[in-house]
Amino acid sequence: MARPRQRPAGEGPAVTKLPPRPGGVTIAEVARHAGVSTAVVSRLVNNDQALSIRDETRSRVLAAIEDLGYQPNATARSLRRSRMDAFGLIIPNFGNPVYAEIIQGAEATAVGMNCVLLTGSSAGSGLTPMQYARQLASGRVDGLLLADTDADTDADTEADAGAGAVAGTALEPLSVPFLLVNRRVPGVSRYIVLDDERAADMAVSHLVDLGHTRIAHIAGPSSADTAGRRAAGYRTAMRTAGLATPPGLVVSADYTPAGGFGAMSKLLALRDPPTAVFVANVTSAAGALHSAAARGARIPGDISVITVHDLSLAAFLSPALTTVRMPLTGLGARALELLAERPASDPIQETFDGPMELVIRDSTAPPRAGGR
Amino acid sequence: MARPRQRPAGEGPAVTKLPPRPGGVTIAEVARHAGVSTAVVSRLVNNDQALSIRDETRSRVLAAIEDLGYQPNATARSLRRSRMDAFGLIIPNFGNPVYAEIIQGAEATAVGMNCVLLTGSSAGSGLTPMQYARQLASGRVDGLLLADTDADTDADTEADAGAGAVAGTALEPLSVPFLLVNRRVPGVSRYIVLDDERAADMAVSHLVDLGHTRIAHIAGPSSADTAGRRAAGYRTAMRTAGLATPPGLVVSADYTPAGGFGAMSKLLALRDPPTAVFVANVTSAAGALHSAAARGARIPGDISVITVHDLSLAAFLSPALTTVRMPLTGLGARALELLAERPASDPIQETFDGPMELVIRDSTAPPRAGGR
DNA sequence: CTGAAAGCGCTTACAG
DNA sequence: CTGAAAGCGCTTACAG
Repeated sequence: MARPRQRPAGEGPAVTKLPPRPGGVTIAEVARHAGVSTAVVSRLVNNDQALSIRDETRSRVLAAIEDLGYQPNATARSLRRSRMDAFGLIIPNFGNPVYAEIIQGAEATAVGMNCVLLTGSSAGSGLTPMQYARQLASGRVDGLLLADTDADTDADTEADAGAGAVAGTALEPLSVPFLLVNRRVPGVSRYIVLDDERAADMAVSHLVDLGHTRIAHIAGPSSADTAGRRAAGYRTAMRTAGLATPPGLVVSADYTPAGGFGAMSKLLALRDPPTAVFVANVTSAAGALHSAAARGARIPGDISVITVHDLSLAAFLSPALTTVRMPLTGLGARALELLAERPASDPIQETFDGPMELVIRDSTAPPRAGGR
Repeated sequence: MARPRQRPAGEGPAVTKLPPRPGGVTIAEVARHAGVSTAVVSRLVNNDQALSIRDETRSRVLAAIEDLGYQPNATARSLRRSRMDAFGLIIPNFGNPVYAEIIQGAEATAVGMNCVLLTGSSAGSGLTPMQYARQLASGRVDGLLLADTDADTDADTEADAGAGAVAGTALEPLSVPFLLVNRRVPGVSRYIVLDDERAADMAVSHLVDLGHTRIAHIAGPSSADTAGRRAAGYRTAMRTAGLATPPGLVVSADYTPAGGFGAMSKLLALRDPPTAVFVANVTSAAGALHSAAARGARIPGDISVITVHDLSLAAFLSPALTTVRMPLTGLGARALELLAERPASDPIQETFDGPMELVIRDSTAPPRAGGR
């Protein structure tokens, strides 16, 4: 399969060989059929309130539309109105179910506005997020949701991997309005994120309510914005409960199974290991589970595990994971709404306030009486 | 969030309130800047071989493009050429990782052709697959990949759920070329599928090679095209190995965890249970694992399990599942290629011949010596 | 070798 | 109440 690479600025593909579409019924044909002008047909199709039309004429036009199977040509309409009725969404990778929920929320909202959503992945396309963004921005969409940026790290692994390490990073200018989704980039004032601190607080509070006092945290990578907020939420919840957080109880991982495995191994090797652990991310948690199994630690008998994002994976693991469900679909929906409604010049700095839910499964229980 | 429903034929949304895009630099501005006609700019941008241009002029134009940051307007180009350089892909649902791989394959191929891929999900949009297809077909794309149709059943659960039960089902006519992906619909002669029989054969042969003789099959729903082919592959492989397949050893499920759970329970309750089982689908297999655990049957000690589709889920389960990896990315890529290159009038009935691989993990082993 | 001009299919002031 | 016409930004025969 031939795969021409990114072209130099100002040059296009040598020749494209796609045959032109046959092209369907045009508004002119409908107008002729109904014996009216194209203006009337257009106004009728677009529900123009200013159009007053005799019932008889209206039904003649409607009949012509029906007979010919007329579908307005979206391209022509777009060109005339300078509006695409389409939005773009750039994600790292379609394999991550976290993005699946975000996509669905954005898609439903777009369809509800009679628009269309164009989702592209950097992994799939071989383009950088910004290259992809630029390609879409050149007249294909009215706005761009960025759930991946060139500043992202480890983006393939988790929707939460964000920028932050790269000081002063800014986005190259884009010719359409954009909005960062579930991540922030220094110097960029248009983003929407989830309340990760609250999610962390819910998770830790659940462990506290069960009676745990030695509660560890397997954190995400320091480069990820969400990881920082979840860690902060963990500390706050611990402090509120009057519990200590000795340094050894917080271990950094990288939102991967291998990272979770390593971090859990460290925790279990401590002289006085924790009885519960809040893992920043479900993928890491899967690794943590395997580490526990490998060392013969039973979950939740020896150690309880809780994490963030209630993906179906969580229910499939053994034991099935207790999680905090985040409103990812709502996030996607709200993001598209903001993108469509707010002027491009407005700063948008929103923490999405959707419902979060503690989903209790089999990985959390009270600590064993008497401890170990 | 307002969500106007599907509009009656011939009527559009009452009023749309999106402001028009400001609109970027046009080809006319570039031409003026460089002191040439728009024709020259266009030909240069499109690498027209027929254009002979003095080097001096060329660099003047290139400089103007650079200075002004000119990006050709994709809409205008599309209208003029009656070609969108875009393809659509309809799937049931973004949550299913089987589709994630198909999408990535199609996306990479589209980007390689300087095209764009527009993926829509029925679940996310609230539209039926054909409603969505029709929306995209009206001038937004040059062709449509259908990995979901109105004839699909249980489509949310698995990419393989296909039509077949609904006799005589045909697709409503679409105004652009289309191709069914990983499914067939009676009466429709444009599809691409995987070699499910071969996958089944590989799975069963692995069990035979390990020394199993009582090998069961947890089949998919009879409505799914792929389920039928996998079951056929199972029977063929058994026959080839000279093994019997008493009726009780084949149990139908429905590509869901619950279905897999029930089917496995039936098999384990047999007077003479199998020592190995080929499960038609990874989601069912997850349920089958849970059933075994619930009944105290050890895997692979008491019974080996193998399935199709090497999704990351398979590695996360306990025990990690042995699978047959299917070339889903290749399927998506090939599908887009066929759609783009073949005339709309050609029948396409292809069994994609990509590499399949046996991925051995922890759920298969030789039968215990002496049986049970 | 380069340019003037038509036209893709719509929408929308503007005129009648 | 309805229509004629301009124009969105491109591409491409055609002419010079």
